[in-house]
Amino acid sequence: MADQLNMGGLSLGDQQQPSTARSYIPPHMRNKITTGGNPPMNPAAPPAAAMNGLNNSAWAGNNSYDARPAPGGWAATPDYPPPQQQQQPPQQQQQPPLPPQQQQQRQGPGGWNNRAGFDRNAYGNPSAGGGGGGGGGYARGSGDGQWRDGKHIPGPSNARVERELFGTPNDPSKQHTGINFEKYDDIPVEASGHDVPEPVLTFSNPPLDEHLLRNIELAHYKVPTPVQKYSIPIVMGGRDLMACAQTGSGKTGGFLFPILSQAFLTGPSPIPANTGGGGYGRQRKAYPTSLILAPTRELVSQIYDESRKFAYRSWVRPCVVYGGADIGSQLRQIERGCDLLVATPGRLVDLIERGRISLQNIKYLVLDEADRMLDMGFEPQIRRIVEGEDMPGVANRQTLMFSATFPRDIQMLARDFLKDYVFLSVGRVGSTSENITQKVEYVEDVDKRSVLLDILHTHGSGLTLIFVETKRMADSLSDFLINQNFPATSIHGDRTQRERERALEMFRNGRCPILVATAVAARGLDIPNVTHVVNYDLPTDIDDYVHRIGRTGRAGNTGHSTAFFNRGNRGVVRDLIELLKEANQDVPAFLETIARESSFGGGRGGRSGGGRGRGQNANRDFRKYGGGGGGGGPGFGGGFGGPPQASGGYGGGGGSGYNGPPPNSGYNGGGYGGPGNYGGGGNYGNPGGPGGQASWW
DNA sequence: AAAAAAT
Repeated sequence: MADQLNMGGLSLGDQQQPSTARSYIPPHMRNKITTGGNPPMNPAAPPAAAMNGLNNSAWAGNNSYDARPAPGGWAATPDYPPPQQQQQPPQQQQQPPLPPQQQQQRQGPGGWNNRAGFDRNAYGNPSAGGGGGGGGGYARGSGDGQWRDGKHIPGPSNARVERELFGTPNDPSKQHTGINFEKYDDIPVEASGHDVPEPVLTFSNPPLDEHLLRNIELAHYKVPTPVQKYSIPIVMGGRDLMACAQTGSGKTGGFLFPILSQAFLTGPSPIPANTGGGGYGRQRKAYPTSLILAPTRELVSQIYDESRKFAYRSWVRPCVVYGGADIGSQLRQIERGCDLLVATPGRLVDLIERGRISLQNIKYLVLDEADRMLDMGFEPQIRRIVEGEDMPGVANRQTLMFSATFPRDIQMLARDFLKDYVFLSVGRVGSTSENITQKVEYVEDVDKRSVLLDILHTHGSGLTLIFVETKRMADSLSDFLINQNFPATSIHGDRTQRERERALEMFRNGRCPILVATAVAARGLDIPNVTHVVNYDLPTDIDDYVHRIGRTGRAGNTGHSTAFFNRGNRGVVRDLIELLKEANQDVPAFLETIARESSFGGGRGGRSGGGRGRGQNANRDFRKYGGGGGGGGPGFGGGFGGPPQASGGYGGGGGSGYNGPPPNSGYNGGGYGGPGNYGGGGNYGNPGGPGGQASWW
């Protein structure tokens, strides 16, 4: 194990001092651990571990997955209804707008092996055979290949679908991230766990399936990102994965590639025979084999878009479900075949309750942005989905968790949902790569509007994304901008799903190049050509800031960000300074001044002693560094008074192990040395004298 | 404090 970790200069953790326990690797350590530093591997000779995984995946012993589908399962059954009969009741009639891809999917009949037949013939007899049958030309986009006689038979190419999925050179809205990967090589990745497979360096066969490689090529992805380099062999090797990574690091591909590749290689699972529902020849339940959960509708929609690209022409049919959209059309979509399901938790629970989705066949479970899902209160739903329904247990599925941070509740989730996982820690993207020019201006609240107008007037082409803190502010600011004749729109949680999608689309395609957004758009959304991010209101959490500015400068392009800062934001001043320095940005003098004001006395001195003990800063493998951790020094905050304006609290106490597990969690046995999350005993300690509350606004 | 999410 240690050998694995230390190979190729990938020397990790053991040497790392507590003070470096942060989400990213400090510059001086980087060349030690960047993937770029690994010894080149022969692409034609993939690592043994990865290869091994092919024959040795979690289901290798499971005939139902590994071998041919049972007769009457997915094998060729030529007696599928002719296309005319498959046709759904005219689906085009007034449905709510969906992401464009789904609109495509609605395009009714069409010749090739239309899986619309599924809901007519009991699901267990999906009749993959046949094909042919003119009608032709209708785009379904992906999932129109077949699995027959134990072989994957990709569907025909379709130029129109290809344009829709993969874009054309002069349609920037489709040109996706991941084109230029030079930047990605700077992203440090740290892998730990036992028997971590060697990373792959290229997209190649083996280990990846040829058909997937074709789709990857169509999508213009050239080289795996650092996350992908690791996740591909890890997942294909049948291992569970806990990855601290953010969108933009290529994590979507990180799980889609290996999952789809395996699916293409091994074919569908037979529908469980014993499930009820059927019996009347009309099995309407879907049995997806992969489930991907993500926190927001936009995010699942985006993941679905990606999955359609890589499932193009394959037997795998991706589906997406989320709230706020017409459930009827989603049900119909599912009925037509659902192998890979991307969902928000609430809607999925709904569909399970309705008996329309069974999780019995799940082989791959992905939790994306897991920390965010917990923040949003999804834990009950997630636990219900994973533990309270018919999903196979931990041992009989493969589970991948992605999370920007690794606080204790996520660790608990990992403990419950994952088995013997590989832990992957991926550095920040936005801040460490210096392709975003970050500016911080001192702007009092009352001046924000006019300063914003100045910026918009002087800022040239490209899309501008403006973040505000409240939904009301999003509305009022976008109204204001529109009144000032700026083509603006807004997105926030109180707008209808329709409005949200429309706003996003208008922004994407440049008809509304100014988008005012709340936190709903802060993470994960991948919009090409955002040239400027304005933090009209700074977030209270520096990680949110990182995510926000990460909406620009993507895929190796350069971007700009401007933050409006005033004393109301002093809560993040230290983290902000730290971040700016880290990214080689100018640090305005007023920031230092305010930082000094706030640190004197109570302040957040605790941090300087204890280090950043919270949030993603703990994104290291706690199985290794686990318990206790034993105070990182006294920290000179806390306690004694301080000037009235100093925010108190965050008392000293320092240290405390990085969110070690609870005392009886069985990991390393160590207690967690104090309420880990907020650094040591201090724990928002006593208000520092008259300064009182540790207020952050 | 605010935001997100099933109806």
